Amino acid sequence: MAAKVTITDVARRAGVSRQTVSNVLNSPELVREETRDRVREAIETLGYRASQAARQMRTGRSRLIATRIEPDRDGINGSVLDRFLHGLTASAARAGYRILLYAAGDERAEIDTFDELVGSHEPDAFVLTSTYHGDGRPAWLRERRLPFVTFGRPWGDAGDAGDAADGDAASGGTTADPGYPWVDVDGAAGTAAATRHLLDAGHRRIGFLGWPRGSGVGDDRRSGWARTLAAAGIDPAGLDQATDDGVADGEKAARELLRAERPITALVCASDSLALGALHAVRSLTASGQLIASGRLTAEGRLTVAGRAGDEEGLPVSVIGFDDTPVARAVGLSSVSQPLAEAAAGCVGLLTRLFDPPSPGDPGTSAASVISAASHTPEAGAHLLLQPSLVLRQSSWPHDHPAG
Amino acid sequence: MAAKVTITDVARRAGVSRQTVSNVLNSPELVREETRDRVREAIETLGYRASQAARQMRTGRSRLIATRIEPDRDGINGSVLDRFLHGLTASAARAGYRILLYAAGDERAEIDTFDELVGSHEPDAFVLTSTYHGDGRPAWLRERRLPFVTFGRPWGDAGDAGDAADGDAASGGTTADPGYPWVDVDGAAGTAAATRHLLDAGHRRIGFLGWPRGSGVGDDRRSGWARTLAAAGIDPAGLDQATDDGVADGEKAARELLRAERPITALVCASDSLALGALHAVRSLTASGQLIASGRLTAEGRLTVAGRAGDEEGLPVSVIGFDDTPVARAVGLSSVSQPLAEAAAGCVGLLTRLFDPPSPGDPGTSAASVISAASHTPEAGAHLLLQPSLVLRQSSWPHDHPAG
DNA sequence: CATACCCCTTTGAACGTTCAAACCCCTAGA
DNA sequence: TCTAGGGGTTTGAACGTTCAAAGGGGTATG
Repeated sequence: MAAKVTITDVARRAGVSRQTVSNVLNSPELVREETRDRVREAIETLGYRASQAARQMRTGRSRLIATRIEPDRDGINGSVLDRFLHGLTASAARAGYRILLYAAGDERAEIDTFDELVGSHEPDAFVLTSTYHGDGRPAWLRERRLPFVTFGRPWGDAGDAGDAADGDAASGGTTADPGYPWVDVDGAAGTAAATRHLLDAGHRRIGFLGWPRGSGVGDDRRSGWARTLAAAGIDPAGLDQATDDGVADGEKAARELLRAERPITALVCASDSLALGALHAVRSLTASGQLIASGRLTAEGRLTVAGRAGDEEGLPVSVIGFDDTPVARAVGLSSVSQPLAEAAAGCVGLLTRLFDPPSPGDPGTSAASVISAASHTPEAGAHLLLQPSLVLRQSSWPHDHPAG
Repeated sequence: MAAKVTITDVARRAGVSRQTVSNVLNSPELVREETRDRVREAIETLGYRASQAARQMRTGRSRLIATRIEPDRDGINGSVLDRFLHGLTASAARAGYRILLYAAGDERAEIDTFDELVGSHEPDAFVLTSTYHGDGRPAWLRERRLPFVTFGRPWGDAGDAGDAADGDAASGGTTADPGYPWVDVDGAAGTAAATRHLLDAGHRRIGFLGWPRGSGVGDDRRSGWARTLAAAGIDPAGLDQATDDGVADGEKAARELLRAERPITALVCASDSLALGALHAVRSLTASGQLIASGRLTAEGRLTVAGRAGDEEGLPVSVIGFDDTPVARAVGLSSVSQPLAEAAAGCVGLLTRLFDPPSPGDPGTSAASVISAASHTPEAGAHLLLQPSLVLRQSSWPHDHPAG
């Protein structure tokens, strides 16, 4: 077994001192070019790699970023965070960091884990996912001056300084500087785009299937729909339903909307789970004759159902989900897609910016260029709000296209 | 901020030397009880945690386990590894280890990453997922004496010693000791259970939808189906199809089987993606009148389609998938479920067994008890073959039950 | 000719832990 | 009384790196 190659081995081989080797690695500009090349060659031939442990002892930096892996709740939407995690791992590696995982059931357990990790593995930063209203994690970390970013806006967390007005549903979320960097996807913009698409297709009575008020993410998504309808001169009142996030819940709530006094002809949903339930509801009502089928169910499970019985418009009922999960792809459900890889790159970018002084003359890697678009609020609270995109599939096609 | 608490601080406070504190942590039996209590109290009040970096420097052990996070390929089956990863994180934490993530596109990139990690963060072990035929990773690691487990059997990898006979399809995989520990789920047992269930429901012409020969996992799953049919006196020839793993691929292949000369009435599939495609095929053929519908499509998307037109049996066409992914849950697809949390615990158990001598007098934690069931081949090649379970849903109900 | 300064390089110390060995005190046996 | 041994504790060194400071040689400056 080849014994570990140390910096001293490299130094001896290159005929220089330890420190010079160290400088070649960390501050190459201090070393004469000729020496540098000699050292580099020695590093190469010996296969030297700096020991993280030793480096960490001296510098106090571990090049580790800790984040939580979530259990896959209902399963359908869980894949969103998995994709984010993959992006995070890749982006971090590019910046010279590794991802350290932990699991925690609730906020208390997570904070206990913070405490333990900070003392033992000493990650350089944390990435918090799934921020929520009243989130106590940012405050805990900030009190201890531990660097972190959140993927998810500060929805007025426990340590929030500026208590943004709560009824501000149409604004797209809090804008007050929370004192820490965050990255998020503009959910309202996503539902707005979905709603606009349906309006363009001729729909007027466009419903919204979401979660109970109070969840930041859910309210944000609802607001995009409401604002877009209102802008088109349509009163959104009575066109939405709030329920828990599950396929069965979504189906039940969708039925309500489809059988309401003012029935809907299209539905924007806060998640793919809800949207899948909505598809089932549409299918079921069609089968039982309460909706008129304008065509058959195709191989792809495409919907070609046309409005409620007696409905004068005759448009197919369209459904649009959120998150563009594998399920959506599989069943042909249109959905709002989050740029998760970019979000992950943004998180890493904001973090490295905290570590290394943001020298303005830098060339800028791809991650850095994402970041350069970040809002330049006071450094601590730099943030990034990314735009989602609408992926159209059969569930929102305006006409009965033959299967490709 | 509170400066880091070191072992020396604790020692001073407890009135002992550094080494005694170290002993309390690592070899408490060496320390007199009274002293031990005093030290423990000091640790508690000061909130001391041993620095991993310093410890690693001295002992050479990082308490890190590295594993790869995979991109979510077609997306549907990706969630399996995510669930495994979650279990791994939890089990590792219980054993005092953390998971270090890396991403790698192909085998070459992964081995490069091994090389880099071994030099820098120095993980104590690797967990390899998705083993495949000709896998070069185990050999690389073994040559360097780096501890690892694979989740997935050795399907005759590049460094395999005993070249197990290849046509041994009914045996459930290679049994030769590859010289390293592994954990896997008995896929053949899963498809066998699925097939048996369908036989019990009265089906005779049970098809199999799988992947092209040569993939260890795929062949294993096919073998369970074939062996069970054969045992029931049914010749499996001509009842199976092989295709790539995708919803569209599955649909196409399922159509072939449903319209074959000897048509099938039930289908066991190697994945949920394929099964979903099969469901679409059944639905589509029904809609176009090529299969007789014995009822309507219910809200849950339940299949109540009854055999091919003119078929004398009249049983509903049943479909069973593999992996019990979120999609299966969502669309009511019966599926074979892998015990992923146990598999993860098994991996951690086998690894810690490599590190710490397997003293036979240990009480045994839950992970250890899983491990105690591991086959006691020569230590190096200990392994664990777990049994999956069959989750029944609407897609394989023998009769037309009313929706709950 | 002394001083200053710059560029490049080296030296000694320190990070916090555990290993290996020594030490101290006590009891038992010769 | 001396030696041996054992339980419990301490001491010095080492792991591999980087920081802080010093060193050495050259050229410019007074």
